[in-house]
Amino acid sequence: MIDVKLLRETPDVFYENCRMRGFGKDELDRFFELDSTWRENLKAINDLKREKNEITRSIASAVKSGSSVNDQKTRVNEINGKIREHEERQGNVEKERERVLSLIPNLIHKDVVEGKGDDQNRFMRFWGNAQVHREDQEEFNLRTEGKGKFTSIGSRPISHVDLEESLGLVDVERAGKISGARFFYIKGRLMKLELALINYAIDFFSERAFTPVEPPYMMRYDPMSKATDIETFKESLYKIEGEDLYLISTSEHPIAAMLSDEILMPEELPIRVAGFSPCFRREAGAHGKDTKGIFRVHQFNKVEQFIFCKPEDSWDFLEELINNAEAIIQSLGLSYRVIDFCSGELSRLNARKYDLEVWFPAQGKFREVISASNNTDFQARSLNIRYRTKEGNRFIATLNSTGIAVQRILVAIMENFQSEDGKEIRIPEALIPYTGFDRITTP
RNA sequence: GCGGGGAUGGCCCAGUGGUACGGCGGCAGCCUGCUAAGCUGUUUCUCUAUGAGAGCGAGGGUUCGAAUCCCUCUCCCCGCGCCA
Repeated sequence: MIDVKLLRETPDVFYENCRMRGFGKDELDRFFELDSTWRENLKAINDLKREKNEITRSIASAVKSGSSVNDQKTRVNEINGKIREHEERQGNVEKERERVLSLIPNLIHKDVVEGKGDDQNRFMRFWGNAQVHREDQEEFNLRTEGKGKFTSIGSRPISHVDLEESLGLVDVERAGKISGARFFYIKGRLMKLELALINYAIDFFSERAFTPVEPPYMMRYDPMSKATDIETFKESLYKIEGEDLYLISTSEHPIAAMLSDEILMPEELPIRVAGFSPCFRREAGAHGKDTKGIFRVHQFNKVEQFIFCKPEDSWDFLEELINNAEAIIQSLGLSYRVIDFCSGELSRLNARKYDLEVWFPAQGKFREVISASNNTDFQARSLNIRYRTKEGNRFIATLNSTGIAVQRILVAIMENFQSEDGKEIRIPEALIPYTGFDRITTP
């Protein structure tokens, strides 16, 4: 949620912000209209309540001295009727005002490039030495602005979809039989590799001052709606029938909501959390995309970085998050590029977002594996997470970033670490202490 | 699932129908020959702000008036049952 006082004081800033994001100005117009009605009504209600309180107090003393209070009681009943009328109207106005307010997006950082569509996301840097098939070189150079280092390969690696089947590592067919499309059984050494990856990531972030946390996998409507936005509700979330519970689509949400309605001491900040959980996503808007294999699925595991901090520190922590993300991907030996999202591609909550995209040589594409966002005080305001300052209580800032999106990294390893004959997959050096084996071979 | 007890400001705690007591902590100031002690004030949210309104787990109800009485819900504690 945005700051209403700031919105009233500097409406132009918010109109410009909406324009840059490609949002309409209807919500802003509507908000100002509703807000002035709301404030007028509030004044009327408060005036009536003041009168009521005065009379009520006079009744209290009259009762003590034994004098009659019938007239005052009648008057209060009249006032109560008026208050009820006003409050009924105010209730409707307030509900609509809150709804419209929740649609107004966060203010973006001044360095975010104006644009719409992912073509206008800004390329920042490349790391690694990618295996690039001859036919993909144009795509590779375009996506790295010619700054990407690569080794040309003559034949394209086997797609993870075929490889996981031929090596007997994933069974999507039987998963389809019992759960439907976009589910999977992960088997054998790939399953052990998955656990290794999770343990590795938890250790990696623990060493960087993150506290590992496993959150609840289900949340109620109220905290969920405060931790995320309406788009996530529509497109991502599974609801539990007959209960006020939703399966989480990322550990970001229960971790953010963990400190809701709390006031923190400044010395407690920053709080770094490494969340681990399965993530459940309906993928409602993704028909036809990545329909095979385990790249885009309804259920996957993820280690997440989350930081609660003072607002003035949040931009430094966004860099920390992307640095950590790069360090862990580098340690796995995967080539990637980092991009800075343009204004039109940011979610309502984001003030700025970086994505890390790994090169997938079989697909011949960079694909998103990590997304690091600064939500400034937007999410914390909805969740009511504050910290104490000399000037009073202020909202903190929240940031989140993928640590390891486990299934996607498994796909990246399968595409980047397979032998030429497609009969085995090497295990990245850093993971061998966790797997206890150095390759996955034909069954 | 059943029975009993509970939820009060950042924290602890009092309060059985008349508008929230006290302590701790934080902040500001005063005093003091100075890492201490003492004294005073302050401490949440909202509004068109020298003022007013709201706020005692959440939402309803009764009443001129509710932290207090009634109903529904959530969570915590104790006991019983069930259980990986």
